[in-house]
Amino acid sequence: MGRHQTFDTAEVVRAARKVFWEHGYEDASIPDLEAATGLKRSSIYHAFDSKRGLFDAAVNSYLDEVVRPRIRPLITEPVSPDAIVEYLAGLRAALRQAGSFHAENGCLLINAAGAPIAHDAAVRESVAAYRAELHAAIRSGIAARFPERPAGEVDRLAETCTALVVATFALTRVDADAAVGSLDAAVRLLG
Amino acid sequence: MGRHQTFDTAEVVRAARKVFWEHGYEDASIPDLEAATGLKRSSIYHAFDSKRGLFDAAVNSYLDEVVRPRIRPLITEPVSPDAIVEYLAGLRAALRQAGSFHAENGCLLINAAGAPIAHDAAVRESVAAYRAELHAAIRSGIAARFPERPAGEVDRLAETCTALVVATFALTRVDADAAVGSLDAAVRLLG
DNA sequence: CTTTTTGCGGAACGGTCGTTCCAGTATATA
DNA sequence: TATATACTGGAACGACCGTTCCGCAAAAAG
Repeated sequence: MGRHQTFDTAEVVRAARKVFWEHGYEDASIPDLEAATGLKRSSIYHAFDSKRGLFDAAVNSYLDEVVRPRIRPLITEPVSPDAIVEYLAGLRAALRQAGSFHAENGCLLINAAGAPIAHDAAVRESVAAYRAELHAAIRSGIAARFPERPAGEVDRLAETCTALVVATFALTRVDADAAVGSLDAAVRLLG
Repeated sequence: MGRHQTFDTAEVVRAARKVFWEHGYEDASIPDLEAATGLKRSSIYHAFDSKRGLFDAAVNSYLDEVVRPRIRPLITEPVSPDAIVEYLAGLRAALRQAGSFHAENGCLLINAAGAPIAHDAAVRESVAAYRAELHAAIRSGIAARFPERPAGEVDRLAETCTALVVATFALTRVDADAAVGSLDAAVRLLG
């Protein structure tokens, strides 16, 4: 009974994600999203209820396809002692090539933290949860690198390292050199 | 010849600054700015040309009246060895009281870094210049605290500390505890 | 092949945005 | 006091926003 959806949801969300990532929630217009997804307004609203619904889907897609694959080596046992520095090196490489998408747009969620959409409590919680997930992964990676150090010191190192990564993302758009500098500071910390 | 301005420019900019700080550039509407400043649209446009002109004035006001007074003890000779930790403690106190303006809204310029307005090159440069000014002040404060350490080490410490402060600002809105955590990491670094 | 269900396309909606324009008015100068 | 100046108030502008609605088309089920 009835026809089936002709588009691939994951792919559409991926396209929308790119728009939100590049322009932020508020500057990503429906026409922009139509053009990127190849869908018409009515199809978007039918599938996602609202612009906000599509954004939420994009955030989940971002976590699943961008964030978690990157931090997976930090939390899946056995964690290599080099996993944390490799993670940072990977991030650095992505940011270093000027003009690349990552270098131009930083992190979807950290960008959202300072944007108007952050006045929405649910979005604030998403960003906080993202930071917590990142923090846990970094702590895991640091614990694997320094197995002999006491938990308290690992905690403090992880707190600092996470903050440095956050600063990196916060600065990518406005000052690429400073952003990489923060990342290098993190690498130095764990060298 | 001709009447004079009946309002105090600095005071109007201060009121507008608060609106931009709280809502960000794009969510600060002209009606909002009218209500906050007590001016009508025509007066605003006459005095500042555009919403963007008022924003630029607000940014300068923010630098002159908020940022620079805070970092002044870090750069005016003789710099106390405690100046840097006092700076961080002052920041911490401002962020710690929940509900306060600083705690709710973080930093005007770091917020702008992730917002749509950051696609404007001039704004990006403003934020980068702000970070550079902050960085120079922090380095000066660290140099005063550790006069015996080599310049290279002071540089690295300053880079890390600045990034931690940036992370603090980036997180204030979404995760107050994590923001304070970043600040504490900085204090620990210089303890 | 008919029926039923559902996705799709396109036009239209009300609302808000930043900006402009035009009188009217207050005041410093002559 | 007369005149010139420029600030102020209020209405109006076109553009764009996110959202809704409705008729059509497509395809699975009977």
